[in-house]
Amino acid sequence: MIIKLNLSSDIPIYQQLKESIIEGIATGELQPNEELPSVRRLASDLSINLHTVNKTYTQLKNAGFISIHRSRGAIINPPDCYQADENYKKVLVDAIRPIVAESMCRGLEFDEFIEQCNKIYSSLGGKHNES
Amino acid sequence: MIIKLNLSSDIPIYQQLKESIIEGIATGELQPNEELPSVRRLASDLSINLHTVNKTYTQLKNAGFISIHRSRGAIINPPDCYQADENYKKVLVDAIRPIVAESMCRGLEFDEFIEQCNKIYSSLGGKHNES
Amino acid sequence: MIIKLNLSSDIPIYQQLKESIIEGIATGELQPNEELPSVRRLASDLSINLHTVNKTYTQLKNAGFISIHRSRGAIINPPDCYQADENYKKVLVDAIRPIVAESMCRGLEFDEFIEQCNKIYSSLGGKHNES
Amino acid sequence: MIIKLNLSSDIPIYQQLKESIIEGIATGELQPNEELPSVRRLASDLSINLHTVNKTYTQLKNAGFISIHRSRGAIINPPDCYQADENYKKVLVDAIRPIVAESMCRGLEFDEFIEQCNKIYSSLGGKHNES
DNA sequence: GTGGTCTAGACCACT
DNA sequence: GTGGTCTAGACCACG
Repeated sequence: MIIKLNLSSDIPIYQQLKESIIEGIATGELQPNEELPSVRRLASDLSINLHTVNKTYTQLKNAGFISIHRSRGAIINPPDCYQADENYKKVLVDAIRPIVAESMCRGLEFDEFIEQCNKIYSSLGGKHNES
Repeated sequence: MIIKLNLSSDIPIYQQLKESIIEGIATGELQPNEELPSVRRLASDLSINLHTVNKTYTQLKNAGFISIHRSRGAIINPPDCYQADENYKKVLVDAIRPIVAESMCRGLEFDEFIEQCNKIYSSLGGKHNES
Repeated sequence: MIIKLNLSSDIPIYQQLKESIIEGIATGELQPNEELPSVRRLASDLSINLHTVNKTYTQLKNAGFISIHRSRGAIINPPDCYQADENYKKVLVDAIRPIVAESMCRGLEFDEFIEQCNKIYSSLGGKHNES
Repeated sequence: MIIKLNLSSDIPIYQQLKESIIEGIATGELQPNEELPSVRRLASDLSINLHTVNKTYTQLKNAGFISIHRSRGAIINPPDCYQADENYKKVLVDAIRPIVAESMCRGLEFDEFIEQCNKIYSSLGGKHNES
């Protein structure tokens, strides 16, 4: 799996990395039960510090996406470990709200907004409108 | 206009404030040509630091949402100053992408995702499905 | 508040510190809305590294015990932020179970076990049996 | 005897195993003079590393719970080898103290705490309230 | 001045 | 070899 980081972005590296891995799970590129590279290995591959990778893995663990086994490294959890619940929906809405607000403000039609979401969804391999 | 800030949130105050004002423009609560409170006034009302409000106003100015006049203070710009352009769409997609990815990961149906967006859109007063 | 750390214990420093602070909340020595020392200050006072304190604070934040305000530092949350719920009870039982098992194994009477708990409870200022 | 290990738990495997065996002694499922499986056998049955089982057995031996004979393997000791003494009580209190503190903090009534302990005690087969 | 992030290097526990 | 912990020092964002 190819991971691209923007070291000069204002988004922290550990978060970019977290998003990359979540995206990998979403696309199916990372399958449940699959092993992630060790923190040292990934850090070395990405030319970043091992602690930064460690922070990413710890947060993914806390969010339920992966398990960390001692001396086996990190493993993708099965989907039922991180199924959307009511709490997640709240978090989701809080995250989307300001984005929707700004797009309204800027005169973007709602249909166009949805269209953009749809493109992202498809590009991630969603089966939604392939029928 | 009522502005709610969460001082213990991870989201910087200046950004929460920015989002509140953008939301105000989206809902029409803040109209073009309307004056915003002075930096000092708003800072005082919200019990936050003056620099924080200043930062918000500066960013809103840079984004085209407001103009800052020496005498009249901050004024909401007319909508054509901040119409969505191609560049904004890219920014938008970058912002939504990780959110969509996570919701897919968590097994949220795309229709449900759209439904959530729709609710937000409506709650902000969007005319989309009032027909 | 006096905090004692055992640097040669096998219990990590950040956890000892976490337990000390929780104990402080339990005894009432740390009151809701009270400020904790800054990470740098506390680290310096305890002669430990600032990142170690930081880890403690972050975990206390995630557990709901404190809020971290930017540039105000850490503040004890009101009790309703960390009231025992069903999930906590499960964690609690998992934590106590092996301890109870060992004490049974060693022939400690259950009444004596309770007596020990009671002493701890009282020493922490519990109002349970002061009537 | 059925032993369940959680390989993705934060608790080291050797400790989970140790707790399982102690629990077995507590419930009477493992009787004094009974033989434990050989290190290799148990490691194989549980699909874990041989060194891990070895560490468990060594610690159990040091705690007085078992004896390790060259020929017969590991044997459960008679109860008088590991009767609670004053030193154990100190260890016990140190272990329970932070747990009690957190439960107080979270507003759990002491009676409820005892209730939980009681349930555990009963589930392990304690004779305490069977009269 | 506050916490957040990143880097770097060391030692240890676990398997 | 793996992750976990601790130390150290640096820079930045926030208010």
